[in-house]
Amino acid sequence: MRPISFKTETTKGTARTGILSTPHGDIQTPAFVPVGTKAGVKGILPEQLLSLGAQVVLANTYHLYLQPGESTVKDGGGLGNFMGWSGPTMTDSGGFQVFSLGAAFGRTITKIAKGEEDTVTQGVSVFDEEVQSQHGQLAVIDEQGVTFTSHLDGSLHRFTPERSVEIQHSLGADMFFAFDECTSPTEPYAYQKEAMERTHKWAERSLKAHRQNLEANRKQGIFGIVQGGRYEDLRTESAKEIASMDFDGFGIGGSFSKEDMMGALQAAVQHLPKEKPRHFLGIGEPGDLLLGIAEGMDTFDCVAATRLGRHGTIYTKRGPIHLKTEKYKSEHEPLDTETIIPGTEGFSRAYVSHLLRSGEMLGQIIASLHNLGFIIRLVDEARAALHAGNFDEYRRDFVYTYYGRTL
RNA sequence: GCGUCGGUGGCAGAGUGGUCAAUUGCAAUUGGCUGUAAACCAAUCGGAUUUAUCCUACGUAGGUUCGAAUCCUACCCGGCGCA
Repeated sequence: MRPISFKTETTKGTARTGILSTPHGDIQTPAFVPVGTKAGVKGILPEQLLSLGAQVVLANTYHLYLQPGESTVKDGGGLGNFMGWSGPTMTDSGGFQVFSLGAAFGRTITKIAKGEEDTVTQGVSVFDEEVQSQHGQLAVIDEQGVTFTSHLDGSLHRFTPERSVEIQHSLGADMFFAFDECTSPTEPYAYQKEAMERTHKWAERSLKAHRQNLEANRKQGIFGIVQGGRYEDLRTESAKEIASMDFDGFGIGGSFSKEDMMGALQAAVQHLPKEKPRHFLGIGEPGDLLLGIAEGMDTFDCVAATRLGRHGTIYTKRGPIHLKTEKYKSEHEPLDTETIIPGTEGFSRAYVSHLLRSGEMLGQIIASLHNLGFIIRLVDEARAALHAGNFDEYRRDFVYTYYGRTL
């Protein structure tokens, strides 16, 4: 008996609802997963997560390995216990940091490409200070793994698939991801292919490392990650390859341009087994969440809600607004008239704008709370609409009101 | 009253004859943020503009100089000291 199981409830085309069962409880899917990178969702208490409707939280291997160290988390009773969250948990493998500390280091690129693109220096196999300064990166990739310079103190570290899995065993989340390489969307086809093949080898090694640990196998499920950048043929190939391995669930990771997201998603999802959960890594934006749900994804994690909130932008049914902007200094109306989030009742735009402008952390907390609540509710409503059989209308109406455009 | 130090763009505070419309920080204005090196980052920040330039500006008024925020004189204002 595996610790992770998934049962489909309703389907509508490729979209579906289901129940993802974990040792720490069931997750109604589709579900949004708040990100608590360092074992804490920035600005939000576990009890608040609960009141917002969060069902599961995701933390990060790279960060917790560096600080406080995985043994501290393990000694603290594992990720959930350590952070005071009794529900299900996930950890990311550190594969995203291969990108964010590698190709993206010191640049303005993100995992979602838009507009003009430049070609980025590829990873190199030898690591030393000279290489680092030459390439301006904190992470350098080779076939066996990734060598990192800690962003905290400059010390040198190395992740291999086996090491990532070992750390994730110590962290003890219910679900964790195989070590992968998240590529930059600006990489050309040849590099996307090369990285994808490397990710496949790492997936196999991650899976093997996990299955060898019988105790961890009883408690934790491992998800394999599909890569392939924006290219549909690579996405198809990657999905087939990863699906052929005995993972407990799947993640779709990596990069694409906004326009290619749907194609990449479709190319991958159709080759993933229906009876296993699918996680869309690092997504997302309201419209992208609804797209992912429509294409059959079950869970999503994204830092945008809390980061945008901290930086002063809040979601509203009629699109995002930046509260630090002059006009909101005097708007004495609710954050979003159409979406009142538990814990933020009674706070006006003008009030939160003032808190944000004056550097009061309460402003960031309220905005984060609102955004997280907004996104969780969005996914919850989408789930309800799937159950009710009117998801297409729900999506269409939301997109029309939020973006002012049709699908 | 005498002496002394000082008055610079919204604020703080550099500059002490040309490379100064004036370093820097804060504030302000506007962008950005999708598996969090992110309570962060970027641009703008005297006026006009054909963005080359032109005008107005470093307490006020004069002066020296080819050229002054920078030197000189007077005045106004402020800190400190002595009366």
